[in-house]
Amino acid sequence: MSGLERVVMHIDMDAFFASVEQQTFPFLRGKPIGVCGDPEGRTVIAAASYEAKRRGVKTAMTLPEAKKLCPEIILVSGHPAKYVDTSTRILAFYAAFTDRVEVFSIDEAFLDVTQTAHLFHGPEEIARSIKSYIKEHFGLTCSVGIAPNKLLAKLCGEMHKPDGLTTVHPSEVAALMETLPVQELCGIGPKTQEKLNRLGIRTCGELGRYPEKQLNGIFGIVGSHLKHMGQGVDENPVLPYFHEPATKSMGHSFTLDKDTRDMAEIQRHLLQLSEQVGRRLRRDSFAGRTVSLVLRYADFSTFIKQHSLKSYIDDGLRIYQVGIKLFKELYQPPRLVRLLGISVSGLVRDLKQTMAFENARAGSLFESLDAVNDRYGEFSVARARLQERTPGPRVIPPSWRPGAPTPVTR
DNA sequence: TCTGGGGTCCTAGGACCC
DNA sequence: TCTGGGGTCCTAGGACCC
Repeated sequence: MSGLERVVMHIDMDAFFASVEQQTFPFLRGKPIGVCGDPEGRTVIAAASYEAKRRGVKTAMTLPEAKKLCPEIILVSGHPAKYVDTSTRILAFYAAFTDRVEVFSIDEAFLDVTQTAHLFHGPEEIARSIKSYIKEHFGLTCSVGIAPNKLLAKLCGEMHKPDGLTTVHPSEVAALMETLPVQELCGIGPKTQEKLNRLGIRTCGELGRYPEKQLNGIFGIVGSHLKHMGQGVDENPVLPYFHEPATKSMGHSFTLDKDTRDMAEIQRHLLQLSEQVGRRLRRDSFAGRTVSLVLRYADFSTFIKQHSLKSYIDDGLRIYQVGIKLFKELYQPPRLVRLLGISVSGLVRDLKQTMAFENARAGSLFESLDAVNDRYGEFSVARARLQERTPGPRVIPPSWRPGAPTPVTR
């Protein structure tokens, strides 16, 4: 390779939500815990402590499954604001080492230290400083991977968890990839793994040697990308937040506590979801013109129907009107509904003054309502039909970015 | 007590316009 | 009367990530 090798670091907090809870509540330390939404509701494990992981409990596992594997697991309802606060303070520390910090999720970040590592006695020293800072100030551990690109940094960071520090030098890449199973790479999920396996490709070495034309014939333009991944090649730059691509959609969905075909209940949920989406759009000065409705039946079959408008909207009621119309077109009575979702895409920003914006005059009313809700809590002021609501905290969205307001609760 | 919630990207077919 | 092709938008569905 050229002399322009990059040095990329991936930092991943260990069992983040669970570790934060254990730090906040000392009686949880050393015990198997699972952070979830409402422990009484139909949720899944959002994060498991290492004590629970050792018993086989994994992220996205259902609560009954987790309890079966680990009957003494302590289920903790998440505290999103606390995770946001902790994450924000940790991220701020990274800026001491480079301005190239990419926030990958609330508990993961990439740092490009190519230009700055020499100022701090090398990348490993940076990693050790970060680890001891996080340990000292938050009582938390993280695992760090250092490699020539993001793909490999993320990969090697996973190799020694928790509290790991792993470096892969450019000269070691080929040997590492040779025997590495393809599904270990970020971006190769179960479906792609199965397709590759059917082609006789099990390791990255095999993937990297496979004829590109044949991969492209099966995977389209993703084929070339896959071949590169197999070779450990990844040219994607570390993108600081101010270079991040703009938000493309915003939405919320909700699994009902009990499957239903009651139209009044369905309308109520759709209105609440629409209001939440509208409020979030306005909070970030977005408006959108495509509304999507998600409908999941009791048998888990899921359908999406969308409709594009001529003008941009950010008003919950307008979103609801389109959403309920889509629902009625899509719904097959008397099937039982399990989940409802509403999202708005085709987003533009700061459209308030333009003619294309449908709701210019209602703007000041929303500003007043939003201000009240910001101050006194979500839905302090809301439409009368939303007085009957399902309470309970929600777990943080992985799409969270620093600077974003406190996550939505319901 | 079977299977959360919030996103992005890609594909593919049809409509429509030039 | 018939023959195209390219580009863009819209919609539905699927794969993947944390």
